[in-house]
Amino acid sequence: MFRPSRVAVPSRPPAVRAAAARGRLARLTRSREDYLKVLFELDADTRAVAVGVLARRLAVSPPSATNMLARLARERLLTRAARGAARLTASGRRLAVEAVRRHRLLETFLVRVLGLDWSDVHEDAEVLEHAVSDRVLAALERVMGHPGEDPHGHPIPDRLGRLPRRALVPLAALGAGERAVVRELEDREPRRMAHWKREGLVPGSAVRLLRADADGVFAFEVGGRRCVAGREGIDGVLVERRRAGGRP
Amino acid sequence: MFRPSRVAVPSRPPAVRAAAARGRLARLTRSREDYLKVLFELDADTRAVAVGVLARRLAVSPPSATNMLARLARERLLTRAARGAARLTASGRRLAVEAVRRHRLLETFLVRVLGLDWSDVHEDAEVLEHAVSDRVLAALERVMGHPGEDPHGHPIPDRLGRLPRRALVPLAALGAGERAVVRELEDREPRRMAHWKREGLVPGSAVRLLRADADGVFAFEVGGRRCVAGREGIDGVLVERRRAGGRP
DNA sequence: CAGCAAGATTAGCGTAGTCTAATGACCGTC
DNA sequence: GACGGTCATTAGACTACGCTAATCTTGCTG
Repeated sequence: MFRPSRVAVPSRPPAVRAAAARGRLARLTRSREDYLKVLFELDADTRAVAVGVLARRLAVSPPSATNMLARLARERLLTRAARGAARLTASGRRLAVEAVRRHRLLETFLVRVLGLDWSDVHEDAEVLEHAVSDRVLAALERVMGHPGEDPHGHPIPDRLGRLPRRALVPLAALGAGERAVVRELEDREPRRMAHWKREGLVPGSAVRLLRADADGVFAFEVGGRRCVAGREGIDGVLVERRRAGGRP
Repeated sequence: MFRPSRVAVPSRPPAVRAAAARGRLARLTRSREDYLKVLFELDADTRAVAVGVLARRLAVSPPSATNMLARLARERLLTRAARGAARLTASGRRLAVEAVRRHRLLETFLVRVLGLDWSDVHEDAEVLEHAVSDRVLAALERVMGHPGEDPHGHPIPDRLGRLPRRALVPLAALGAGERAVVRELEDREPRRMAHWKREGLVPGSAVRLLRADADGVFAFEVGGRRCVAGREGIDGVLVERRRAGGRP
């Protein structure tokens, strides 16, 4: 016999439950937010993302990803395409952009206000982004003067989820001799970031690709200094192309 | 047959697991921290606290509290006394004080740096305290110049867990005509706090108890103004006694 | 000292999220 | 057109919490 007395009560910490009941912090669980955010970063709003790709990125087993994708699909935050691949719906994208916004504002805060190192704030922001309320986020944004970019050059979406579209390409996609300006750096690996920082590969600096070997070794010039790196080493550096020196 | 291949893996979000694996954020789960913190606030390091008291304070059912207390006892963070009452061990107290420290530093930050309202920061701090790493906490403390008290007058433990001992009494414990200075205000109820603020009942202000009825109605003077309140209304206001005007 | 009421615990579930092992589905290749 | 490998999913467990209902313990009170 079915007993409706045994009510389904979500198992969240009392403080969180209390806050949610009062209307504040009515947000997704942290795992859901993580999945959506990563999907957005993998452009799942424009093309379907495979289960395995998502699982690897989230450091989660494929069955876990399948499981969570099924839930998110049930909640209409994404749709499943061929081979289980996921594509964000409009509301999924909206929530994902909110998560990205929180993450980038927090990274900016950690660097600009708390003075933490540029190359090592991702992880702290990753945890904090699930804990800041809208009120705290608004206050953070206010004290920083509504920044438009995070410390790694990523644009920060506004409160309506609007995000400037930029025409950026990977550094490795430049042709030999081509000039460009560094705009965004992938921020998940502190060691690589610290390396980039030492080489002067930071948002705003001018680069010129000198040579691209077939075996994936790249030589380039940044701030007058010559650097060499493998494809792995510069993966995640996005640049804005510069017109080849002057008009013809 | 027992299969050791099926390892017990704690179910925490990947970001948290990753951080913990790297040595950072090697902290208790948020529920554990909440229990310890509340136990500390209820003086469970000096006297045993009953299960029901704890459960009510945490807004949790008695069985849930029993359950968690059993775990914490297994982990040597507390011991059980008669009738299931809990008493913190040295390591339990240490962790509790760390949690209190984080909470109070965050409240101070929310008020002093982010400019949020004094009477309504408890809840945000409650959530954030589980998300700040030691690194972020140290940075927060640094930018604020190592504050000694939170906005409600509670002393902030230092990094070694040291906490100044103060001889404070509840406002309601004063005798008629006795003078005192407000030192600490219980911060869990925003509405009551806002009320106190309007009445000028803030840390540092001078009070004088005028009359204490047997039925629990108190009349007192604060900053020259006369106020009347029930026992409930001033529960949680701790004051420091003042020598009765001049020497005899 | 018997009985009752309060308070603590046991028993049994529920949800969120994770995992491994085994199985199923697709796709390109020969 | 069968076949092998890659990828996804199902099956089954496990942890961390939370809850209700029922039971056990205790201490007080008449």
